[in-house]
Amino acid sequence: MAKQAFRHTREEILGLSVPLFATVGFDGVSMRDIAAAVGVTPAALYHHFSDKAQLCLDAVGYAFEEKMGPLKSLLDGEGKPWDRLEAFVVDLTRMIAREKDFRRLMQWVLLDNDEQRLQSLADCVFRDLFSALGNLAGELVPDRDAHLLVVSMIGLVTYPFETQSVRRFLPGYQLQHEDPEAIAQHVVGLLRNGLGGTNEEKS
Amino acid sequence: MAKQAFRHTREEILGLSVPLFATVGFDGVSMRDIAAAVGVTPAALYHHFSDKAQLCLDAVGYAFEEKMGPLKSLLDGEGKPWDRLEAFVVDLTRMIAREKDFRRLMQWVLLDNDEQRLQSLADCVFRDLFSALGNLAGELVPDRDAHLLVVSMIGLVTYPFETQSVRRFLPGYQLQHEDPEAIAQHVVGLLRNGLGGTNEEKS
DNA sequence: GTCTATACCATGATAGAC
DNA sequence: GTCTATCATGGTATAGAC
Repeated sequence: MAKQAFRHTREEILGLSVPLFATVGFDGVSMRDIAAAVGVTPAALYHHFSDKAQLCLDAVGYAFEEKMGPLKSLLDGEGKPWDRLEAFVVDLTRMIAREKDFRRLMQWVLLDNDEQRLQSLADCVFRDLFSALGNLAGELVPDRDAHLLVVSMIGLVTYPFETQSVRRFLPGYQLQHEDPEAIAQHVVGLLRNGLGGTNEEKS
Repeated sequence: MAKQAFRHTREEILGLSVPLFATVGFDGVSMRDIAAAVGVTPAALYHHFSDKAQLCLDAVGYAFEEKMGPLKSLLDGEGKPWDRLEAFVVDLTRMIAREKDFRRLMQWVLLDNDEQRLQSLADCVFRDLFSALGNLAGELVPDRDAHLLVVSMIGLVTYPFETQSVRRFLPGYQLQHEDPEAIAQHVVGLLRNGLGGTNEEKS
């Protein structure tokens, strides 16, 4: 079956491209690099993708679909708002810690300058999760800005990992600062009570 | 005076390189681009810098020195810990909002893979500010992890700007979400009381 | 301190055989 | 669907005159 073989090779290319784009970025990867990783010649890549930009875009979409999908369901579920928030924070933290390539890919995306690409990524990839988290924030604290709250939540989880490469050399760094469980607990504590309180149960 | 002319041209090159590296990154900028921006030929650049990597490194250091310097003094000053924290958050937010090139340069740096460069940046650039902020966090809440607290503070301020390019297309976005004063106030509120409280004075 | 000129190499992409 | 062969372009960097 020609179609099967096509799909197989195409997805194989995407899967092998993701770590390359994640580590050195779009300009850091050459079509030759990708071809070598897949085990074909550069010319073969152009049978599956019109050009390098399209290949990269598809690779980003592929990675997002794969990693972000499972997280959506957590937010719409049953249970008390605080419990759902905590469960989400824990799961997001674990995912970000596990999928290092995915996280770096997100960092590269945020540095992109192309308006159209950013718009389509916002629509196709981020919108659903962002909305769901915004609704949860609205339930928890109706009197505050849901948009800013969502940014703060995701930032609190993501930023420790984004800055890990430099923080390793900064004072007070310990191994537990890479531990997703410790980070999630820290974030939940901060969201519950700010700097003042401890991490006790609350309503 | 030859030395004067030298210093002038060298710093002129650095100052003009910063926005280029900030917008398209190391691999996105060519020596031809930089030369064109400065108004010289590529060959002239090699009189001031040994190679492209060194030019970029010096440009990053130049930008950091220029923007981060003024912030350090805020933290060691007099006054109640909470007041100093609030003043720092407000000033950091304003600076990040103002110096877009600097912020993007920081994002590129975090994606670097070179251990040595990261180490030297940590030592020469981030260490002082990070330590001072850690001390302040230790004063405020002695029973919690100062390192993680510092990361959370800087992340809460920085992340809204890092994600702005995509957030523009996400639900609930308003113009005030780019306003440094609004962001600073939001961050301070979150640090004081978490999600639950309002932004009232506290000790 | 900057220029002209150039060496040398890596890149993205294509044509056409198989 | 993949290969070989190839092209045009643009990249870093250097040599040597001024």
